[in-house]
Amino acid sequence: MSQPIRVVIADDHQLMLDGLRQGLDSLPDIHVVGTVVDGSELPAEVESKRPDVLLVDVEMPKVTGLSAISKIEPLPPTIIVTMHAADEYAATAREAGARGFLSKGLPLPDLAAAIRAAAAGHDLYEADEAVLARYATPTLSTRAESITDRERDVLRCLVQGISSTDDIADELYISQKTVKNHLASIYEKLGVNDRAQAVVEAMKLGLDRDW
Amino acid sequence: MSQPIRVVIADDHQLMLDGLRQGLDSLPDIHVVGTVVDGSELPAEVESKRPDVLLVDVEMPKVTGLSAISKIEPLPPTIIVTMHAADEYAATAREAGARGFLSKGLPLPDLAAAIRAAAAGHDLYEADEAVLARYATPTLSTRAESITDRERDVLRCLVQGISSTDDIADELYISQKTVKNHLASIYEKLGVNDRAQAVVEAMKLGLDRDW
DNA sequence: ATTGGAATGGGTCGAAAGACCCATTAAGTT
DNA sequence: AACTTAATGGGTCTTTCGACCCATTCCAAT
Repeated sequence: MSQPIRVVIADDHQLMLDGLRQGLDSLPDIHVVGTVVDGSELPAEVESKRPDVLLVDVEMPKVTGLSAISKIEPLPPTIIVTMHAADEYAATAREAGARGFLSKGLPLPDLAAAIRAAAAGHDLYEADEAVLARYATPTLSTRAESITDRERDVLRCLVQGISSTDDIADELYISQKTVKNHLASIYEKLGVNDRAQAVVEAMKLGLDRDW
Repeated sequence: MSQPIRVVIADDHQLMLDGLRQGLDSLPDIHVVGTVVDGSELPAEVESKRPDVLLVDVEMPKVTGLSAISKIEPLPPTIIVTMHAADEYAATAREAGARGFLSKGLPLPDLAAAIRAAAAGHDLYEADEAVLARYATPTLSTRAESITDRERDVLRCLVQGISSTDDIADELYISQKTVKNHLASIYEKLGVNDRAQAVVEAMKLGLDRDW
């Protein structure tokens, strides 16, 4: 993965929009580039923001989700979300060009997995559990993946405000020298050159959320 | 403000729950301590988590929001949210003990303001625009409030990965000396002693979200 | 068995950071 | 007119950091 997945969301409830934006933006590999509260604004938003994936609520006043996406050409990979568990629109949505049809009863990580799968070209109507499971974890940058356990310990100290070599050494029961060695490896893997930047990168990549 | 406002949310849609949690938790003065997808679990959750404010969706299968809160004693300040703009349950909700009745069409900052007002003891049924406006901005810690504009510029550089004195000086068109002076003030105000800790504090206090 | 990586540790050295003192200017406030 | 504060800048000094070289031990995979 190199660039985050660009997502546009359409939902008539601003609260849902704001919440989803926060939730998805907090993931390192997904970026919400635009939101609309009205289906009629969707085509223009897609035109200007050029998202990789579209997230659309079926239940919208005036212009429904389905009629909104039918007006978009070309249609990016699109996931329809609904409040009702089993919805009669599932088949219709597929005909309208949707790649997936999900309930709002799902937890956020599942939605994120669906977005990743859709961005990768999958049709969620055909995808099974195993396929989705492959997209369950955020695709971190390759460099960040290679951070070792001990390096992660050092990084965690930094994020918790334990920033001096001395304090980290005390915290982890190792010598100051070892701390510096780990830090040097971390800098190289994250592409930074000091502690302050390492903290920023760690938070951006979400390395602190697993602790 | 000292302690963040503790909030418990009840909504039958997991996606809404996860989204709201992310959105509200990202504010420095609000902390979501628990969520339930089923109204029947709400009394137990309130009992164990002891929230300052309760956020409840009216539309919930089986146990509705209103019947759920009627079973809670003592009832914390409670805000009812609904999907329908003008809802017939508004009056009933008030009788059930709710302090406010809001539409999901509202943006997240408005909800946050309502939560702060409710936590402060206000009855949102009686509160007018002016009252809510007072609660619009997150209540930051006193130390962080005294951060000046220019110090904030320096802090922003740090959070954006511009961490060396040289680079910050170039970015802000000031001398390295001035950068060091600003940093020293920042350290004192945030109670830290280096750049890495300053980044952590800035993000914790949400100072980066306004940029 | 040997290779490779992770984790631990050492040493050196120059550059950077942070702590302390200070002054000047401009813009508000009282 | 006197005062405060923000923003700019200077100087000095000690500590720390980061870059570069290295070795040892252990474990797991080949």
